[in-house]
Amino acid sequence: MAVAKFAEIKNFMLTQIEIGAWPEHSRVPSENELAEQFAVSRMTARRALQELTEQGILYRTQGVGSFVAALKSQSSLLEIRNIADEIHSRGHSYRAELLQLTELPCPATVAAALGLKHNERVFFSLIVHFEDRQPLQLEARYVNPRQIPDYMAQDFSAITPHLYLSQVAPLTEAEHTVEAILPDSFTCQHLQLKKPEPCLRLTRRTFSRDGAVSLAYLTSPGSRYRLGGHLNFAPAGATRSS
Amino acid sequence: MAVAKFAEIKNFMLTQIEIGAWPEHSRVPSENELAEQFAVSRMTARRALQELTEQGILYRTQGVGSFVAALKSQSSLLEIRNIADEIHSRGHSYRAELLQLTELPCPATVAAALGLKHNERVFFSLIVHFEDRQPLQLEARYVNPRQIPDYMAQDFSAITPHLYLSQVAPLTEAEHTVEAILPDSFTCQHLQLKKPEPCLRLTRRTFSRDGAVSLAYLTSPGSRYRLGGHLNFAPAGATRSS
DNA sequence: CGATCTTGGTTGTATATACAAGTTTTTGCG
DNA sequence: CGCAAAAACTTGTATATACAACCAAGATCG
Repeated sequence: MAVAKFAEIKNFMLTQIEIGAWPEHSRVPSENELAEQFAVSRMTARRALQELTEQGILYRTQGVGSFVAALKSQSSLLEIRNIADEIHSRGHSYRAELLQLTELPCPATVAAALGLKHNERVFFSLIVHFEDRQPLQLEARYVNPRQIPDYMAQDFSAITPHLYLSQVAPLTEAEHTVEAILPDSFTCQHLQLKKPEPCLRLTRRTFSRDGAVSLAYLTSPGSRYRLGGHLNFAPAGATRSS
Repeated sequence: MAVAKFAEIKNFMLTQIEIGAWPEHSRVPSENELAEQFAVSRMTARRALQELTEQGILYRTQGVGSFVAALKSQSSLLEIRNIADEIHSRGHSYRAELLQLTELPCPATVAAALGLKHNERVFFSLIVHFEDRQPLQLEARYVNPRQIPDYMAQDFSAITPHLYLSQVAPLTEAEHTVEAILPDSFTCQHLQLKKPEPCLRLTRRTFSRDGAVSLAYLTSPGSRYRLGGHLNFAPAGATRSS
């Protein structure tokens, strides 16, 4: 079997959701309906529904039906994740727009964070990450030129800074702060916000073996983005499907 | 059926793993063996193995068998921290104000998160945490009465709900989301915000061995609070004897 | 001896069936 | 009309069966 049948059903349903044919909280076909449409047994149709439910794409209620869950962008705080992967894994298209890539004299706060001298040259990139056609995150990043001398030569429409950096200088450590802020007009403009709305700002400082590599400010509208995390303290609890 | 059979098998296997009878990377019984031992069909035994695999507790290889996975390392980012300790560690004074402690009919979203029925009774507490004289966080918490029947009898000016819960029902798992929101007027009032300002809202769902224990919404003004975290990618094998 | 084939065990996919449990709609009776 | 009972439909659990894909080890043959 080239591709499993239940996977085909899943793909079909994901497509319907992505193109908006099945909006949030709308009902999706029942197990029996899917079984008939795809000429499979109910158990196979069920498996597709089941797995989509486990992935958080659907929710189901016994006796009522299956429905499209509200999906809001979500990333894990616990792993340093590439925003491009994150968007792709939701089945959406990713695009980056490079606004600036320059060398700057280092502001004092950045100098302290990266272990540079005040006004020493530092690399700076400014990028907007798009999910489909909507800007999801504004990334302002300072990079330590002592550690990453070739940073300016990269094509950041093809590779995200984070991915490039982690290839060149393997991460050993990272530090985060999460804040809720009201964005300035410059940020609003690039996130295409007509009015300032609360935004999450993730400040991330990454370290390689030889010290601080980069300092990034990642700003996302609160209405489009949230951070998620998961901690396991033990083999997870038993029955949580019931 | 009081408890589903596949769940019983899962519990049995979890216990074996927890007590160390089945060490990491050791082989666990095959589908057929489990089916025979528990006098169920192979499909039912399979489901137990399947779900444990999805939870990352087992890994399976076609043609070979099923094995106990290595327990995940956990990072300290977003560690579950007691806000009272956090404030004390900054050298400030902590105080809590209990606004509500009631029993409510369960809203749909809460029911889904805690595995309760819609409109079933659920415990609810509403607390403001103060740092010195300034309100730092509004905590709205729903608690599963099936697991924590004595929740209503506690004195939450003396002990935080989180601390009490972790004593009564040891955490096995936690789930977080962080959002930037604009608080409603009710929240503004209790946080003593004259104008709405961006707030961080941490939604935290905690699990014990028997399922979801509580769902908490922790709202803090962006100007007064931020979340910090630290990740280490250093060579493993260090101290992880927790 | 060594390479190949066979065989038995294991997981993966799929089907048809049955009944339980929950919800909504329809029916029918007082 | 109002209300209760019944029917219809949904998801949830469980079984028995079949075959495919894969792997390891033993058997066979050159």
